[in-house]
Amino acid sequence: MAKTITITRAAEFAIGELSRQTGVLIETIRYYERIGFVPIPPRGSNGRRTYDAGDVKRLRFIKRSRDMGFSQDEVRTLLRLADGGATSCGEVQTMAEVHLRDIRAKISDLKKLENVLAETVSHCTGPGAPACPVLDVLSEEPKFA
Amino acid sequence: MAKTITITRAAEFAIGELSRQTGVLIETIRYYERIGFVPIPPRGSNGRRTYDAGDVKRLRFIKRSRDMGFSQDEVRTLLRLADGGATSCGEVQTMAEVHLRDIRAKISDLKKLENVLAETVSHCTGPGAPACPVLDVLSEEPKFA
DNA sequence: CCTACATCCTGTAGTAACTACAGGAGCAAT
DNA sequence: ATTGCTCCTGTAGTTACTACAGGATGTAGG
Repeated sequence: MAKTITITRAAEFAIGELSRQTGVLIETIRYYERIGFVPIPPRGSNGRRTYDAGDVKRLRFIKRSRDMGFSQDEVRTLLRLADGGATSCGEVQTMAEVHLRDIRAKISDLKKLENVLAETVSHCTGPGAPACPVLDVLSEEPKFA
Repeated sequence: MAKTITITRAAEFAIGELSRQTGVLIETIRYYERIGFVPIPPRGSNGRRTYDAGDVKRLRFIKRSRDMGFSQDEVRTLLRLADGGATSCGEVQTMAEVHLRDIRAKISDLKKLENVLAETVSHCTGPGAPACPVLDVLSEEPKFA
C-alpha cells in the first residue's frame, strides 16, 4: 500500500525568490498572473505560490522585453511567437523593426524638444530678471509641431 | 425704467470653439476644469459653458507646456508663476533646466535601446530563418542596464 | 514553547493624463 | 417637424503598474 508522501522537488521556491531572481517586484508578478502574462502557479500546502526555473526564464523574457520598450501587447505576441518556435522569425523581425522605428521617432521628437527648450533657457539672464524667456515662449504661438 | 436686455459680448463662445482655437479636445477641457486647471466658466442661459479670449490664452499656455513635456504638476507651477509676474524668473529657469536634463536623460536611454535593437535586428536573415536573433536576445542575460 | 520578524495571502484603490462612451437635451436649418 | 450638430452629466476604460490594509503563516532566537 502506497504511503502519501510529500515530494519537494529541489528547484521550487516562493514568489520572493522569483522576484529576486528576475528583478520583478512581487506585486508585479501577481499582477502579471492576474492579466494572464504568466501561468497560474501551483500552490504549496500552505497556500503559497510555488515556482521553478521555467518561471524564472519566462519572467526574465518578459522583463527584458519590457526593458526593451515593448508594450504589454507586443510582449504577449512575442511570448506566443517564442512558444511557437522559430518558424515565425519573420514576424518577430517585423515587430522589432516597427518598434525600432517608433523609438527613432520618439528620439527625434525629444531632440526637437531639447533644442527648443535649450534655446529658450539660454536666453535666461538669471533670477530677478525683468522678463522671463521661458514663460514668453509658452505664451507665444507654437514654434514646433 | 431699465429694460432687461441680454448683453451678448462679442467675444464669447462655446466649448467647441475653444477646442478649435486651442487644439485641446472638448473632453479634455472639461477634464481640466474638473481638476482645477482652468477656471470654472460662466454658463449661458441654456446652461452651456461660455468662454472668451482669456480662456483661449490660458488653455494655449497649458497646451504648449504639455507639448513641451511638462507634467501637470509642473504646468500648475508654471501657471502660478506666470500669474505672479516675472519676479519668479529664476524659479522658472530652474524648472526648465531640470526638465531639460530629464529630456536629455530620456534621449540617452532611448539611444541605448536603439543601438541594442538595431544591432539585434541586423542579424535577422529574413522570414523562415532557422533561428531568431531577436528572440535569442530576449532569452539571454540582459546586456544593458 | 514563546516571541519577533519576515514573508506570504487577498482585495482594493491609487497613479498620470487623459479618452470614450451612454443617455439625454437644446438649437439651427430645412 | 424632423434631421443633425453641439452641448450636458456622469461613469468607466486605458497603460502598466504600485501601494496599501488587514490578516495568516513560516522561521529563527532565546
